Amino acid sequence: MEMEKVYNSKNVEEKWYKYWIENKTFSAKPDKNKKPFTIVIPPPNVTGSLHMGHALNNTLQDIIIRFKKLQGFNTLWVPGTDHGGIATQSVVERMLKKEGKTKYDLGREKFLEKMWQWRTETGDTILDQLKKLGCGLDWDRTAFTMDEVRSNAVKKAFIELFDKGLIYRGKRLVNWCTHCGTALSDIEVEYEDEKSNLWHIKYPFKDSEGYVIVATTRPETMLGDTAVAVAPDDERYSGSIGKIMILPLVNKEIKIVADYIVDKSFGTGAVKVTPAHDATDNEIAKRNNLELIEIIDISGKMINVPEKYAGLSVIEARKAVVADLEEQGFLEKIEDYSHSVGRCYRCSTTIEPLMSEQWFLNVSGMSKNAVDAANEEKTVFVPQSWKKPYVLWLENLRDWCISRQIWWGHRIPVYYCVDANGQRKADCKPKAAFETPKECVCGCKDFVQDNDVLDTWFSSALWPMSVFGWGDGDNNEDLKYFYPTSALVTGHEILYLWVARMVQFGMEFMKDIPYSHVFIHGIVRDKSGKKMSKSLGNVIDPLGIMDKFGTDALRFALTQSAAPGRDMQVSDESFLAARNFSNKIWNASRFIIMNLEGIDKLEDNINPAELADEWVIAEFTNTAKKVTSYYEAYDMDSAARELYDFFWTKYCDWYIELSKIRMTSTDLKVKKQVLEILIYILKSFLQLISPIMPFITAEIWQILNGEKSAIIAESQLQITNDELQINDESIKKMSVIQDIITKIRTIRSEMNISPAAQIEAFFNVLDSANENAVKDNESYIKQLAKLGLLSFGKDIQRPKNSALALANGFEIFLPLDGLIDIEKEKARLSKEIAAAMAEIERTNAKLSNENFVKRAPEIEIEKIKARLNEANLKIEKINDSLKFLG
RNA sequence: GGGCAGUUAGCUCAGCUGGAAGAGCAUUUCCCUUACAAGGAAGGGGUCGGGGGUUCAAGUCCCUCACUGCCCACCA
Repeated sequence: MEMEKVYNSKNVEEKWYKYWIENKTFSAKPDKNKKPFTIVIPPPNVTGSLHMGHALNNTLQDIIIRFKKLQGFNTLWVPGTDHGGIATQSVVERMLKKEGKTKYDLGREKFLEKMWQWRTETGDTILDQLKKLGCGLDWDRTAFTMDEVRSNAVKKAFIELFDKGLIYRGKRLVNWCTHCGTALSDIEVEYEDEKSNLWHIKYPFKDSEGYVIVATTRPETMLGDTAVAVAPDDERYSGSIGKIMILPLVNKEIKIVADYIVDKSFGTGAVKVTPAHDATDNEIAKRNNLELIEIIDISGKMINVPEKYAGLSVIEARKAVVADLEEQGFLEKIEDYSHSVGRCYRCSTTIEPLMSEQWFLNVSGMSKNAVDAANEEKTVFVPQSWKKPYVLWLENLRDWCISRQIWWGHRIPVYYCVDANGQRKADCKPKAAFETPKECVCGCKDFVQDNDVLDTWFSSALWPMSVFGWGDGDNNEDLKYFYPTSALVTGHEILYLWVARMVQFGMEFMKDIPYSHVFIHGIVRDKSGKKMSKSLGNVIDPLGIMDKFGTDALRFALTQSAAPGRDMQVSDESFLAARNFSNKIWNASRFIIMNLEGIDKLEDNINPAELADEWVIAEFTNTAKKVTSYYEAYDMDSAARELYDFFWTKYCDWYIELSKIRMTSTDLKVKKQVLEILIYILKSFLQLISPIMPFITAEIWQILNGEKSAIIAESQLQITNDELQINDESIKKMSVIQDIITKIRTIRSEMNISPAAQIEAFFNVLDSANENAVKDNESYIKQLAKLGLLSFGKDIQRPKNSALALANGFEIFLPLDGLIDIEKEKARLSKEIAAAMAEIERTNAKLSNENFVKRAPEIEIEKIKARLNEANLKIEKINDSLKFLG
C-alpha cells in the first residue's frame, strides 16, 4: 500500500463521510440487548451556516457518540433543524424588501409559501456542512421543528397545557419589538449599557406652592404618568403622600403614593410612575390601584397624549417633551447617565414595554419539578457550577409569554366561534384543538383560528421528545427506548432559552428528565478574546479551516481547548499545530506500514521482548486508562492533550526511534515481534483518538487492517483497563536511559559535534544500582546518542580533553580531543557547578530546619538528602574533570 | 446590586487530593539522520495578579484587594 508522504485530508475526508452516510454507520434502532446512549442535536436554525460555535458544539457531541460506540453502546445522535421563528422570517422579509415588497403585499398564505420555498431550497445547508465535519448522525431520523410529526407534538403539548388551564390569554405588560412587530419573552431581551441622560423634572403640587423633582431616563413617558412614588419611610416626603400634583404638559392630576420598591437614596427619592410602559411602574400601579394609560402603540408611536405629541415616534416625543419642559420651566437639570437598555435579541431594536393581549404559560409547577430534578442530581451539570444559576433562574421565573405576532411558526391551535359577520363571539370559550372544530356547543359551525404563532422555543422545548415521535400517534417504541437521552451538549448562551425549558416540558409531559447530563462548553473567541462576529470582522470560518488544514485538525484544535464551561480562544496557529499532529500520525503509520513489506503474517497478541517494549506498553496503558476516564467525564480537552503527548513524545520520539534497531535486523522474527507491538499500540491509539479525529484514523485503520471492511467506527475498543500489565519498573529503568541519552545529546549539541560523528563514550560506574539496566540496553544509547563505541568500567581513566556528563550513578566521559572547545566545556561545567551549589544551599536549608526534619514524612526527607548527595558528588566530579581540561 | 469564572514563559493555555514550575506557538543553535523540515536534537525565557494567613512545605488550601470576562436583577 502506497501512502503519500504528506497526509492529504481532502481525498480521505470525502471518501469517508460518504461511506458513513451510504452505509448508515451511525443509524440505530431500539435493541433490548444493548444499552442505548443517546444525544439529540441542538437543532441549528435553518438560516444557519456552520460557524465555529457549531463546529465546536457538534465536534464535542460527535466525540461522545463515537467513543460510546467504541465502548459498545447502542449509540444514537439525532439530527435536525429549527424553523427559527423571527430570525428566519426576517431573512425572507429582507429578501422581499430587495424586491420592494413587504410580507403584507403577499398576505399570510403567499408569504408562508415563500418561507417554505426558501426553507426547502437552502434550509439544509448546515446539515450538509455537519456531514463534512464528520458528524456521526443518524440521517434517516433528520427532524425539523415544523415538519408534520413535530407540529403534532406542538399541538398536543399546547392542547394539554391549555386544557389544564396552564395556558391563558391576558393583557399584560410585555416586551415589544417595534421592528419585528411582536412580543418577546423576558429572556429574549438583551440588556446593554448605554450612555444617556437623567432628566430631572419638576412636578408641581396642586394645592400648595412647591414641587417634587423626579429623575427619569425616559422623559417622554411622563405623558402617561399616573402617579409619583416615594419610599414609605422617606422623611422628605412623609407629609406629601396622598397629595395631588399637576402633571406638566398634560395638566392632569396625579397623586403621590408610597411604595417599598422606591430607593430613597437614588436621585431625589421620587419616581414618576408610568404603569403602561415600565415593568416596575406596572407593579407599583397594581399595588396602589393606579390608572393605566397606554401612550405608545405597537409601532412605537405616541397615542393618547396631547395633540402636539400624538403620532410622534418615541425619540421625537422625547425631544419635544424635553424642549417643552425646559421652556415652561419644569426642567430642573440634565445629568449624564449610563444605564442598561433592553434590546431585541434578533434585531437589536430597543424594546418597548407595553400592554398587549398575549398567550402566557404558567410555568410554576414545571419549574418546581425541574428544580427538584436538578437538586436530586437527576440532571447533572458538567461543569457543576452551572447548576446554581440554573436553579436560581427557574425559581424566579415569571410566566412565559408564548405568543408571537409573526407568521412563520406554529400557529396557535386555538379556535374561536364567529358570527355571520366573521366576528368572534364573546360568549363562547375559545377551544384548543388539532383541527378546526366541526361544531361549537353554542351550535355555531364557523370558526377562525388565532392569528398568533408560538415562540420558536416552544417547539424546541419539546425536541428531545418530539424527535422520537411524541404526540404522533401510538408509535412510541423509539421514545420508550431512547428517552430520556443521555447527554445534552450546548453552550451556556441557551441554558435558559432552551435547556431549562426542555427539562420543564420533559417533567410535564414525560414525567421524566429529557437527559441525565448537561455538558456546557464555552464560547469560541478570537485570538484576542473577543467574541466572533461578522461586524467585528474576526470570524474564522470553519469551512475554510477544514479546507486549509483538514477537518481532523479543526476538530482536534477545538477539542484541545474546550475545557468544560470555559470560553476558548482559537487562531490559525492552533489549527496549524493540529494539522502538524495529523501529519505526524500519518507518517508514523506510514513508517510502520512501509516496514510491513515482505512480512507475511503478524500475530494479534504481543510479546514484549525487551525494556522498550515493556516501557511503551506501560506508558500506553496508563494513557489509555486516563483517556478513557477523561472521555467518560466529558473532559475531552484532557483526553486530546494526553493522546497528543503520548503519541508524539513517547511513541514517536522514543519508541519508534528505538524500534529502528530491530527493524533492520536480518532475523525476521525479531522484526515481526517489534512490529506487532508497534501495530498493537498504534491501533489502540487510533481507536482512542478516532472520536476526535475520525477521518485520518478511519483511513489508516483500513490500510493497517488490509481490508476494505475494516471500519474503525464500528470496532470495539481493544484496550480494556485490565488487559495489559503495567511494569512500573520499566518506566523507571527507561527514564535512567533516557536521561543518559539526553545528557550526551546536550553535550554534542553544545559542543557542536556533527550528528554524523560517531563518537566514543566511557561509562565510569560510581553506583552500581543502574549498572545492569544500562549495560543491558547500551544499544539504545548507541542508537539515539549516536555513539560508535561504548565501554564500561569501575576505574576508568579520564581521557584527555573529554566532556563530562553525570547521570544516574555514572560518570560519562566523551573524549573529544580535537573536536572540543576547551573554553566552552569549562563554561558549561562552571554553570553546572553553580546550579549544584544552589541546590546544596536549598537542600541544606531544608535539612537544617528542625521542623522539617521532625514533621515531614520520611520519604520526603530521604529525597532531599539524596538531592544533596547528588549535588555534592556533582561538584566533586566536575572539579576533577576541570583539572583534566586544557 | 448579586452571582460565577479567570489572572502561571512574549502569545494561547495545562498543572488532580499541597512536597524541586509544564506543553504548543514564537525565539536561539545545530541537522534535509532512508516515517515525518508540516520534521529531529539541544538551549534561552516564569519571584505562578498584589497583600495577608494556615503548614515543616503553597501555583495548589483559607482570607482580602485589584483587574478582566460572563450571567442575573424592579440601575427611576
